[in-house]
Amino acid sequence: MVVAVSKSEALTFPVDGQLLMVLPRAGASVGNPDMQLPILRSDPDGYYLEMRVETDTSDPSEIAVTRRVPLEDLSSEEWEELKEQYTKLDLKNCTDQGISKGLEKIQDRKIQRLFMALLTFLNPRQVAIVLYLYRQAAHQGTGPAVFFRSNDLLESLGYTRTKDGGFASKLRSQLNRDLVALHRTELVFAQSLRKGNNIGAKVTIKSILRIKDFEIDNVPRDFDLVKAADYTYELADAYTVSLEFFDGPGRTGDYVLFANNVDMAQKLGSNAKSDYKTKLLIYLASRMKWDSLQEGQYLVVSKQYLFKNLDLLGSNSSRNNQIFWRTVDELKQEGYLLGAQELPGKKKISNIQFQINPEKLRAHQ
DNA sequence: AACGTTAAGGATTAGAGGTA
DNA sequence: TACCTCTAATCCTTAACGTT
Repeated sequence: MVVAVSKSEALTFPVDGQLLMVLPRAGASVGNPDMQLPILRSDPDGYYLEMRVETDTSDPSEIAVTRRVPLEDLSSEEWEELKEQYTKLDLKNCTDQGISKGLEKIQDRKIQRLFMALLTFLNPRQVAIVLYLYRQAAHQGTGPAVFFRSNDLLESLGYTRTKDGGFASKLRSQLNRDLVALHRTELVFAQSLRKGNNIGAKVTIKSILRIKDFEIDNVPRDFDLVKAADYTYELADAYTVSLEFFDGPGRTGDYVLFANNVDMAQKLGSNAKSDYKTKLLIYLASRMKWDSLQEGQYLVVSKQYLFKNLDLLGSNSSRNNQIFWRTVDELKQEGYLLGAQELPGKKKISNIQFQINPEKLRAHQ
């Protein structure tokens, strides 16, 4: 057996450190107690639909992040219409009966999709897409620019092909909506992420990615990226995107290495939000940028923050525990974790100590 | 209080079929 | 051929209930 020293390097790909630091907060769900109501805002710059995740001051990693969609080229009639439809958004129904129930009174497809995109932003399926793009970036070696074919991405997400070799229009449509959401949703946060920096000194506004170009195979169709996301079920056959958060070896070195064989497959019949494995993996990677590992491999995180970031917010603690430890087992089986145990804490505040496998997940800087 | 069972319903996907 | 709709199947969560 030939074992090169750099073997593990070749089996991993880097994901930007700053992105990972904000990712769990930027993707907080509607059930998260820090999540504020979505608001419509009219600024001198223009119109925005936005949602703010308020800071939780008891831990430095629980930063405030606003996600917002700039609404371009709105006429004043369209603005009034949007405000009218906004009053029909039933957020309580969203949390109690599901997001589609809370949105069912909104008739206009574009406005319904707009709210849906905001409320479910950065769910585990979109996170899987982001991981795929960073892996492609490492593979292609062309910096932040990534080219990919839509069907290759759908294949990696684990969807099955139809008889004629394509993918169902619903899946194709969902992918274009996800890509456009990652493109046009801006993240706004204070850039006090690096330890030791001035607090709140600088505000960063960035999208996760920007779509630079797309391709249509064979017969040129009349494809409009935004119209497809807002109204139809279309998807371009290939895209070129630019990753707006991008760092890696050869740059400043602020990144986390993920195993190339990271599982991005979506499970049949499973709701994207119940993909706890992806949520825990990303949260651990995020905490590896916030905290440094003890003895090079141990990470200690309070159970309270783990549960909040996994969206285990129900009152049934027995069930929450069951799901948490089941998820830990899944990450153990895939080799990301070498171990995990509950540390007895003071006054019911318990911590979980994770032993991270550096072959599969490793932070730099 | 912790745990298992059950039923109802939401979210998602597979597959078939319709339309232009 | 690409786009779109509909239905059935699948998996998950919640809530109610009973047992330990």
